Order: sequence, then structure tokens, then C-alpha cells
Amino acid sequence: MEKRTALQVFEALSSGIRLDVYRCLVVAGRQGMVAGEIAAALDIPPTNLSFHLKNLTQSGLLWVEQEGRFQRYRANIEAMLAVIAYLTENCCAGRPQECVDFRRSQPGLAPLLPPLDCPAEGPGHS
Amino acid sequence: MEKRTALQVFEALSSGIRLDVYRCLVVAGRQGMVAGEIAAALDIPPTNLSFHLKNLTQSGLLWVEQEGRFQRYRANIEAMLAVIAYLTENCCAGRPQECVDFRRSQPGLAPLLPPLDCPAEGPGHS
DNA sequence: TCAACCATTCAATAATATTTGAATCATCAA
DNA sequence: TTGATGATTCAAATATTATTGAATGGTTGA
Repeated sequence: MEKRTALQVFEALSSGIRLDVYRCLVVAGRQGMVAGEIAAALDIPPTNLSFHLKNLTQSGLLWVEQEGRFQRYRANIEAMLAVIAYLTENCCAGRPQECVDFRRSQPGLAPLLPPLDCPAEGPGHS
Repeated sequence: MEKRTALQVFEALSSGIRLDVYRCLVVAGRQGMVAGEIAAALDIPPTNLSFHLKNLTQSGLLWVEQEGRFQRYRANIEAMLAVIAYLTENCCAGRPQECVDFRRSQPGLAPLLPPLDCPAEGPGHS
């Protein structure tokens, strides 16, 4: 993934309105929502919503499809997962055991160690 | 997770410099890096780096520890994972099968379906 | 075609974030 | 204690982003 792409995703989700919109669409799932529904659900003026929907779409977090005179938006779940992978790329210099030790050593209540998809070894880690 | 926390994390990672700093520290792992090392590695003026380190620390993405006259920074991997969980909270209205169908239906090259930790059912899903 | 509707673009304003150099604070080594 | 070093804070200038209302573009149903 290109740095620019990751930045666009983070920038997109750094606005309260856009975060609400994205989460709303994650919940909506396959069905998605048309712009007017989103505006009503979140009580945002259409002009302003358009601004944020455009940002989210350009970042790759949303797909949009025309439906008559409506615009239907859906969340792109994969875009977000790809960004996570980018963030943890080459974590702990590619040494999985150190990665586990490191996470265990952290102050936060983190004894769960959910998935990080640490690379087995070496350079390649998409 | 509170919305405010998630916003802080996204806002933090939406700057090119902060994204570089965080990724740098993810690679460094347990050992972390002192501010001067980061400044040298990324060629950023100390004043400006301080500004960004403060932002990252306040967002919870970094831990800082004093070491003599140095400040050692380490990435907080868990903070990021918690944000992912927040984003996918109640995805597809809590219906795992629809969640799978939805992701399979997406335009992106997404037939892999990496982890999403979809809830088994119902409300509770930290 | 026409009027109504959904949504977007445009231009201006308001609000935030970033960068810089100078000044400050704390620690170390002598 | 003093001078040097690592890093941060402060204040000002710059740059970027968000919001609003008016105007525009495309689609539907009569």
C-alpha cells in the first residue's frame, strides 16, 4: 500500500461526521444507504454531507452507486483492513517472537493479544 | 471505546510525519527510540517533532518514558487494534453471515476475507 | 416538456492544524 | 555550580480543512 492511500483513509476517519457516516454504513452492510437516509439519520445538511461523502469515497472507504436520482453508498470494509496491514508492516523488524514479547510488555490491559498477522520472517509482507 | 478516542487516533495518523513516526516505532518494537533518533531518522526539526510526538502520545498511540535527559518512545500496538474493533462494531447489524456475503460482494480484490471478529450475535461486542 | 426532487458543485467565510525560531526546563558531566 | 545537551513550550505566521447558502446538474413522474 502507498503511504498516500493510508493517509487518505486516516484523514477521512479523523472527522467526527465522517466517522459517524462510515460506522453507520458498516452497520448497514450490504444494503448500504442513500445520501438522504444518511443525512436524516445523522442530521447533517445535504451540502455538508456531500462534502464528507466525497472525501470518504475518494479515500476508498466508500463505494457509491447511482440508483435513479439517488446515490447509494456502501462501506468498503477491505480498505480499512488493508490499512491495518500497512501499519503493522515489518513490525518488530520482522521478528514475531519479539513482537509477542513487546505486546505483552505494554502497560495497557493487553494480555489478550488479538491477531496481528506477524510475518513469519523476512521482507515480503503485503 | 469512546468516539473521542477513536477520533484522536485517526487524527494522529492523518499527518504524514506522524504516520512515519508511528510506523518507525512499530518497526523498532520493544526497544523503541529516543526523540533524537527519530528526528535523525526522519530528518525533522526537533521543535516540529515534539509537536507531533505530543499529539501521538495524547492519542494513546505512543508511550513515553524518561531516560536521563532522553525521552524514549514506543508504539502502543493495542491502541490501534482497539480502534479497529470500534470501527467494525455491530457490523452488518450483528449478522455474521450477511457480513461475509457483504464482503464477498465488494468490487475490491477481496476474496481472502481476513479477520473481522464478527460478533456471534446480539449487542455486546467490545 | 415541465415541475419536483435528490444530490452535488461553487464561492465565501469560519475554524483548525502545521511550521518556525526563540525561549525555557531538566539532566548530565566536569 | 557551571556549561553543554536533549527535548519541550510558547507565540506568531502560514497553510489546510470545515461549513454555509446559492446555484447547478441529472432523474423522475405527470
